[in-house]
Amino acid sequence: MNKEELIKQTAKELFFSKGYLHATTQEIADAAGVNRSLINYYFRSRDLLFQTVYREAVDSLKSQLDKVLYDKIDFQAKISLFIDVYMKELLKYPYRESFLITEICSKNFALKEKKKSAALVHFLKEVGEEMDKGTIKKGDPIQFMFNLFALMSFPVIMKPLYQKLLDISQEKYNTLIAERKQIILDQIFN
Amino acid sequence: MNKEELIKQTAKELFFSKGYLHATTQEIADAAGVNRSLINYYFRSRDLLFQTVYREAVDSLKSQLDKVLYDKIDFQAKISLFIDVYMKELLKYPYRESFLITEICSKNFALKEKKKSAALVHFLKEVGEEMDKGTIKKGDPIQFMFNLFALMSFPVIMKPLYQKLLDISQEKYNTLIAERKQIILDQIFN
DNA sequence: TTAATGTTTAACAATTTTGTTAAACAACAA
DNA sequence: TTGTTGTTTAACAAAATTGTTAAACATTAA
Repeated sequence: MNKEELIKQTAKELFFSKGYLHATTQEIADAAGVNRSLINYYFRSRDLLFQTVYREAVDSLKSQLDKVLYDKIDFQAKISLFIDVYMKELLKYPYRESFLITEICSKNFALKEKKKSAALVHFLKEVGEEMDKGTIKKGDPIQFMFNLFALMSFPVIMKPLYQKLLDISQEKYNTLIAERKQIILDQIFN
Repeated sequence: MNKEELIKQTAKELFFSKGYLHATTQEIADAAGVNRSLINYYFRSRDLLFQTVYREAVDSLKSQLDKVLYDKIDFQAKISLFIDVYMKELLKYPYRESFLITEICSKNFALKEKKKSAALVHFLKEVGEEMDKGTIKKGDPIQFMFNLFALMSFPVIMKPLYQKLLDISQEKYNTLIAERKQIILDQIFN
């Protein structure tokens, strides 16, 4: 892998996987095994590296949604597939969304462009139709989407805290996460 | 309010309410309207201020749980009350848990002591009993707890991102959040 | 009043983090 | 070969952030 890509991937590793949102350029360089100046050579500044990582995170998030949510398959199968795809990514990058939130909340971050996800809008429409059909309980499709994402993401994101609060081992927690898919499906389609 | 308390409250405001996890001591001092040296006077170092805020966040989280989860009231009423209490706090401090996670993930943070929550353990036992009674669907009480916290917290935490992805206004989003309680109760007790 | 104690501030010092530069190095074409 | 281009590094410079100090200030007790 070329160094530019290596730096980006390492930054994502630190931010999204390790949840180390305070990483300095030196720490990123060390983790990547490259000279810190290379970060400035390829990205000009720390801030531009962050912006690049941010943009790619949003893009990859959206392209993931695209990949599944446009599929013309049975709704129940689509949800099942979606949970598979999304939770696989969650386990790899549990803190990606947390990074995005932190950056959005950060002062110097002014992203003017619209980042609306067409795939999500399309999915919400489909959810509405399934509610009419009676496949799932009626309600606001957005709330259905909230429920779905919440049930997948939150236990993964909160792992370090819940492990402390409940004194649960790594293995036990991983087992609990692995069981989530079926639990979510039960919740949705009871 | 005395300055020491003011500094702590302001730090919590920045971290927990605004989600501004990168705040410097100068920014905290400015937001509090005090001289930055006061932070060193009262807390010795930036790190100790962070540790203090962290500890108080964990303690207040646990004491909140205590306040509700030990109540000897009907289970359904207890859940209803718990959602009220917890979501009220969530709206005030949406990023408190995110701050905790970020600090736990941060390298220099080695919290050795057990922070296990007796109230949660007690609650899990009660959930198990209610499952036996048939009030709620059978399963692992921890998973029930995961569902409950996820459904409350996640849509609140992800507000900035979901507003972008779905192009939703402040008012609309707030309305959606306000509707959450009933939706969660429906999910749980269908 | 003075003395003692705690609080607050500005100025300074130290440290950490980031950014720049020039030179070394590598690959490759002319 | 030489020259050109892009890559990598160390050394340096600049900026940002944190920590320390001494003096000013306030409050209260003796």
